[in-house]
Amino acid sequence: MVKSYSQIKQPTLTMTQEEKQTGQIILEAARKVFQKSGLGGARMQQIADEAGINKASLHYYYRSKDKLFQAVFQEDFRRFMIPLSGILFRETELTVEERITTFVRSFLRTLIENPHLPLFVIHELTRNPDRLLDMVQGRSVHMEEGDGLDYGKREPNLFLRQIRDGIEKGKYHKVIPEQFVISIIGMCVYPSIARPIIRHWLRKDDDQYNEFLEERQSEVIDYAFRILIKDYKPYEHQFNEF
Amino acid sequence: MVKSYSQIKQPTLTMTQEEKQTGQIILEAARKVFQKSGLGGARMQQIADEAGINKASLHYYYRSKDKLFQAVFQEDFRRFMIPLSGILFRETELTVEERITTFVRSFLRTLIENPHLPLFVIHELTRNPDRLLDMVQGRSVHMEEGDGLDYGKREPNLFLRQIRDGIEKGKYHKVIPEQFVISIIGMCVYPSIARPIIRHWLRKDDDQYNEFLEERQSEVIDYAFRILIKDYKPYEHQFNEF
DNA sequence: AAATAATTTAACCAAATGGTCAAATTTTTC
DNA sequence: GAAAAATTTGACCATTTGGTTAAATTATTT
Repeated sequence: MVKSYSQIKQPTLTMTQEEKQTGQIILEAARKVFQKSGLGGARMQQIADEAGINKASLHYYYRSKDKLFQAVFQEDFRRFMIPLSGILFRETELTVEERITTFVRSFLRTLIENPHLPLFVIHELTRNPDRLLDMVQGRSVHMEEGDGLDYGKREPNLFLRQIRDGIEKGKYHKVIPEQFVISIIGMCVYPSIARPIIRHWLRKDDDQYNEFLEERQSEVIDYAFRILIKDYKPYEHQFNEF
Repeated sequence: MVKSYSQIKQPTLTMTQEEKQTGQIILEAARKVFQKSGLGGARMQQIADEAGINKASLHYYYRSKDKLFQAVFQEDFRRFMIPLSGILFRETELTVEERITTFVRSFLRTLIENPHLPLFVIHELTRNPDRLLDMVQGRSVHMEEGDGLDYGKREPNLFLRQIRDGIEKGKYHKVIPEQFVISIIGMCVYPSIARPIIRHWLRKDDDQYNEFLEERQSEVIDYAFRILIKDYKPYEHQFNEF
């Protein structure tokens, strides 16, 4: 017996092992195509081919192109934001220096391992800023318990407050904390986003460019400390854990 | 008498005053739509509506969507690159400090005045990196004499060499010049590219965000100097010209 | 002002796209 | 192992898309 389309038990809600696999294959294929071509440029047929299945099966697992996109985007958005919310702004006992060191390392690692991530996330977020609200508050069927995004408490944000404290105590230079934070993130993200331009300028191939990004870790940490810390002596962050 | 399509004298090659105007109107409409939706997402009908003309006229002035896109992209690419090639890398008599100060100011100004510029350029360049070659060497019918792009001489690039000299003389900290340059650019570009995310984080409206970018000018210059210069005293760049 | 060239327009067109559906096939249940 | 449920598939559809064309309109030339 064949059920009409709308009566089909939703596979995303009742995945057995095999179903989960197929759903996962589709998701990865979709990620590849969406990251390369964006929501508008991606073709359902292309995703089906990439996944090695029939186009109709895409709609069986994910009702529409947009639903499929949402599933992909939500994961990528979280992956992009985890170092931010998890290290930079979470209310843990970390010092400013530890936050910066750990953040830069883990963020640049994420970017090396996911070269298309930031441009994809930022581009789609710019195209449709409403997604931000969906991401930050909303919890979709594809997210698990505790996956809610969280920049950390706002106002007063602990990290920003730590920086202000250090400035008041004369330990740090007089920076504008928000500008300083954006600068660190920008120093990390930009070379990933502008990869083709910079690669062209420096005449590097893909592997050489990844080395350039590896080398960048300690460089950016140095820069950040030099901007912030008054009596900074280079390389001391290399003796940290991690 | 009506000429067949291919026999029509190409308007882009023989623009009278009125033609130039119409062509310009189309170009501006196309820029708006392309910047908002990208090459794939933009619709010719949407551009025609925006320009207030018939869709067929678009093809009369620019043979195809891709030709129109190229005309738009070429201009935007150049606008994006001018501060880089014109200030940072041009072989003029500027000091490192002057280059940095002037570059950051003019670059951030460009970004404030053209909010969609960098994401548009970088996104389309990532989608189709071959355009880079077209841009750098090629000279299209839409570019005028002397418009050829030029990063400046490569290897040895004067700016990089100036930094290396300063390091050798003990005047500058021991940075990797390429990484340092990318960092300055990243500190400028990132807040423009990630506008929706940062706006959301800082809870700023459009005007407030532009103020944030204005305020950023001296902040980034401070950061750059603090990273580079050993005995840097803040605010001295404010006494420069410009 | 007639002839000619340039521009604008409405009506079309072929191809591509997201999506649907009923039938066929495979897997699970009893 | 038969019945039921879940999955996969090829064929199909309505809409949208970039692009074309011939006729109508406007500018220019002589």
